[in-house]
Amino acid sequence: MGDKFEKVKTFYFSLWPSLNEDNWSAFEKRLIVKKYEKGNYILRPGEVCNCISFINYGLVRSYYLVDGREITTNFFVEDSVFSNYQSFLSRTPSLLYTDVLEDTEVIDVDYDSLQYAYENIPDSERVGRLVAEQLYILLSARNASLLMETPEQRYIKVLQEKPDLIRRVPQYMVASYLGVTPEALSRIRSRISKRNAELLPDTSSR
Amino acid sequence: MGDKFEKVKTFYFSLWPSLNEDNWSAFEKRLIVKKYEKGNYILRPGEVCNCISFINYGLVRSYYLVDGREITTNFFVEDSVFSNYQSFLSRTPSLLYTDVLEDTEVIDVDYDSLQYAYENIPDSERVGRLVAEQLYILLSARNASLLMETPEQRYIKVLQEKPDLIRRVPQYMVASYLGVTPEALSRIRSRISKRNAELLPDTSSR
DNA sequence: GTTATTTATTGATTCAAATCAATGGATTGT
DNA sequence: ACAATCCATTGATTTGAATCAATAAATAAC
Repeated sequence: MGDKFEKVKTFYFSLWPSLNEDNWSAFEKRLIVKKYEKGNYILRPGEVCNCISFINYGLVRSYYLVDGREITTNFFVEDSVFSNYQSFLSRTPSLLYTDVLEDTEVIDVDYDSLQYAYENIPDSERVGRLVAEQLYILLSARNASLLMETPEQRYIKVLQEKPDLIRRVPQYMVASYLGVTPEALSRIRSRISKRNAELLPDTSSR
Repeated sequence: MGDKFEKVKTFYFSLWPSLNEDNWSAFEKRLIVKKYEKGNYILRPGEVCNCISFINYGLVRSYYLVDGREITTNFFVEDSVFSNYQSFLSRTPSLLYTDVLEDTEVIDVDYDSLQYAYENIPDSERVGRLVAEQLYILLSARNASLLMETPEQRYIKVLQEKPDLIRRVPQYMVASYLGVTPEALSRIRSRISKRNAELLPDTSSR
């Protein structure tokens, strides 16, 4: 049977290739495997996020709830890291929900374990910094996208960069990720396919 | 005359009180003092941001330019740190302008110096991590505000939390920071003062 | 396989904010 | 002090997206 820590180890080593094997072993001892079933919540507003999770398999989502309206901030799929990092770092209550869209297995490192690692395991400070930096870059790109691009541009980008996500996630959630209503996304889609139909030669009559 | 590194030293020590004096001295040697005059640009789109700057005094702003329209992402005042951190970290071209709103003096640490510090100065990894984490928390809060709050709510918050900023920055820049046109901010302001007038007892006739 | 429920599409209407336009105030430069 | 430029306010109009509403399609439950 497969080692559950294999993928998370690969992930951390990709961040810093010269990471020492012994230090990794010390760190790995503190990791926790968790499973979640579709439809459940990993985190709710008011709770303090207590871990950083690497996803072995599955799909989760983070969203705000404003006036009964969901605003999706992110989808997280297998082989990526997720957390309510803001809550985790600041030790303050989350504003986000995190819900489980597909049965999911994660490898968690909790806050105390991470602080322990920072104090006692050489290299861990660097990995911690690199993770923080990577998460910053991701958030920043998302932010730029929300400020500079139209919902339609964002949708096309998701189509190109994460085509699997479109298939795995209901459209109304994608809409809330793009910052529009489900109706608006439906109209964006029909606009795009109409445009594509006009550009293509007519295949039906010949 | 005052030590120009005094404030930046205080800042870093506030992040990590047990920072070692010798290590600080080693780090301080690589810092650079720079001055900018109002109206100039520190960074333009296409350039790679090469430093993290602590502001001794002054005021700068970062903004996107989309279809000839400015979208202000942040104002930075004295005693805070600024950078196009996304560009700095990823070594990719900036999408942002950074312009100088008041004569400004900064203490810069450039990219190579920082990498040198990470390799050679103990403690610096931790400070680097803490800076990354702080910047993440700030960006995350800004993000949440843009997604969850109305422009009016954001304006009231700026009024309360950074009243000096309102005085130092032209209103159309504040508008672009709130995500509305100058006309819309003007109307928000008149709406607020009208509400306040109704709540207050009539002071004119008695 | 049928029913029930959820999700997606399409159209009509409403609404909030952007745009356009004009004026008045404030700031800057000489 | 004056002109010139920039900035803020206010009103009228336009516009794009949200809302409301109804139907169709897809998915899940039995």
